[in-house]
Amino acid sequence: MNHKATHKQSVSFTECTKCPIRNVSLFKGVPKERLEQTQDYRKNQIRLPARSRIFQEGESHDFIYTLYSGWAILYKTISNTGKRQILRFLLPGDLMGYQTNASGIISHSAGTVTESILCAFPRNDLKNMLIDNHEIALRLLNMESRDMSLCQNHLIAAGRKTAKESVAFVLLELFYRVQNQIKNSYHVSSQSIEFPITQEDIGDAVGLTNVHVNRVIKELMDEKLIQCHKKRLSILDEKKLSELAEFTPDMMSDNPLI
Amino acid sequence: MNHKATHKQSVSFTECTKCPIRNVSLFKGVPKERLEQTQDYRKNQIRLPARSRIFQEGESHDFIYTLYSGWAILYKTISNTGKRQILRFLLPGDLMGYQTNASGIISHSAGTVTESILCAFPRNDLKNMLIDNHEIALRLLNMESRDMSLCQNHLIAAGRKTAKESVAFVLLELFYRVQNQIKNSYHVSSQSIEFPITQEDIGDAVGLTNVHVNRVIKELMDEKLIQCHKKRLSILDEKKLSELAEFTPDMMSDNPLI
DNA sequence: CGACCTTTTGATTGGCGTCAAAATCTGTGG
DNA sequence: CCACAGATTTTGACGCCAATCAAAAGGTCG
Repeated sequence: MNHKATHKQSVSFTECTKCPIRNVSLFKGVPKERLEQTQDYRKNQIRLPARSRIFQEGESHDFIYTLYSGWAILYKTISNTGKRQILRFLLPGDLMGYQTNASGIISHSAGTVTESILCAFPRNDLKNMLIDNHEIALRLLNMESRDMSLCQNHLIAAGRKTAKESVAFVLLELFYRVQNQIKNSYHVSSQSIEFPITQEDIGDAVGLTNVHVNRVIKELMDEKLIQCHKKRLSILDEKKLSELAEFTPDMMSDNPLI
Repeated sequence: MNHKATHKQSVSFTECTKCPIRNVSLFKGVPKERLEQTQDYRKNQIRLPARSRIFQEGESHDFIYTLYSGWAILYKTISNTGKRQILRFLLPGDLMGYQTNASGIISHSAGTVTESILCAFPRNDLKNMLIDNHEIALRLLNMESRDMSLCQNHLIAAGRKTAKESVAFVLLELFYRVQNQIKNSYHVSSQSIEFPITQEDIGDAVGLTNVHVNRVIKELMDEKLIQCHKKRLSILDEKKLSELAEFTPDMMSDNPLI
């Protein structure tokens, strides 16, 4: 719970080879001509090792980031007790760092889970993009709406679900999101996925201790609902698990206002 | 916890006197000329008694609503157990119902707390407004960002705070939001506010039972941090209470991306 | 190989839930 | 304006889910 993971290094910029910007969700659906024009907005690519800090609550960053590869988390630390609450899991294509308070301060921290590649955009450039480029504002609205849905589901888990239901939900959420990405990229699907987050991460997402998460995962494995070992996760009985967790795939879909 | 409040009636439309649309947050900061043009978008005004249903999860509504007066809540029911999780408290100016999944289904319910007046907009008109009216898309982005912050703070409360800290947080959140509205409208402030939500509502927002919320509120009153009686709330020691809850006012501020 | 995570297991504790009933409040109809 | 029903608050007794504490076992990476 006391988040002891060493943040091995902070963000450092390296001028980069071209970031395949068209794969980033924010720009999905934007006509090619407009995209060429916005390519200029891309500035930096960053490669970070696993478990390193991206930004920290209280800072006022001039950049926002899209995760290009790897897993990352947004989280906040309760200063009284040192406990950590994970706000969101980030997978490739996800955006972070745009949410600030009135004075430009970011209220949460971000860190990598695995080795990751980020694309950094100057915050001001995003502002200009939003004004110049109508499609991007609408796209960002949809992304925020999807993220809101993720946050609400974690709130429901932490607030009104049992430990078992909550853990099952997080496993399904991440399994499904990863499967979606694999399907979109490689047009294949598999019953098992790379699963680099720790049991402590799972607990910090839904308000449980690593110890209790462990016991619950053991239960789920004993009941042959999942298989989870050595950073690899399989869902053995998707139907039963989904019922237990009250999970449906459409919770993870984009929620298009437009 | 089993939400027994009777939903006395569902939405019914009445053609209305002009809704003072310029006070609705979504349209704050939009130039007057553009506003005249968008006045046409307003279609219906609805008056609902206390504790009535606005819309229900699973429905696909053709309308979105802004709360013009009164208090309301967004919530979701866990079907296994009948438990309720409140996702957000709504005060005048707040928007609801725009968040759907890919097939247009709303994933949460909404209900009034007090007698309320809503303004209904056809969802399609909102879509057109967002395309025609750049300022509104940006404004909606900021509103979503504020709502995300509220949701994250409730997640932190439910996940990683004690009952006392969580209840203190909700009281401060609502006190501060109401105070802000009073200040903006009447340019006065008061140490006490109308507080129409029940202790069960508070519990359902941060994952506690009404019984335990009651005990915690008693504690907070015994310690002279708050006064809470007959639907009226005073904060007696804002400093101590804020420290306990780890609450800061900027959590409630708009989080402008632009 | 050695240091440090991470997972696993056991024993014990405690915060909050559950159950139940009384007291108080609120709105509604006679 | 009172009476009554239903909602909400309050209080007490008791139980349990998950936290805490502790330590061993297994993984991982330099």
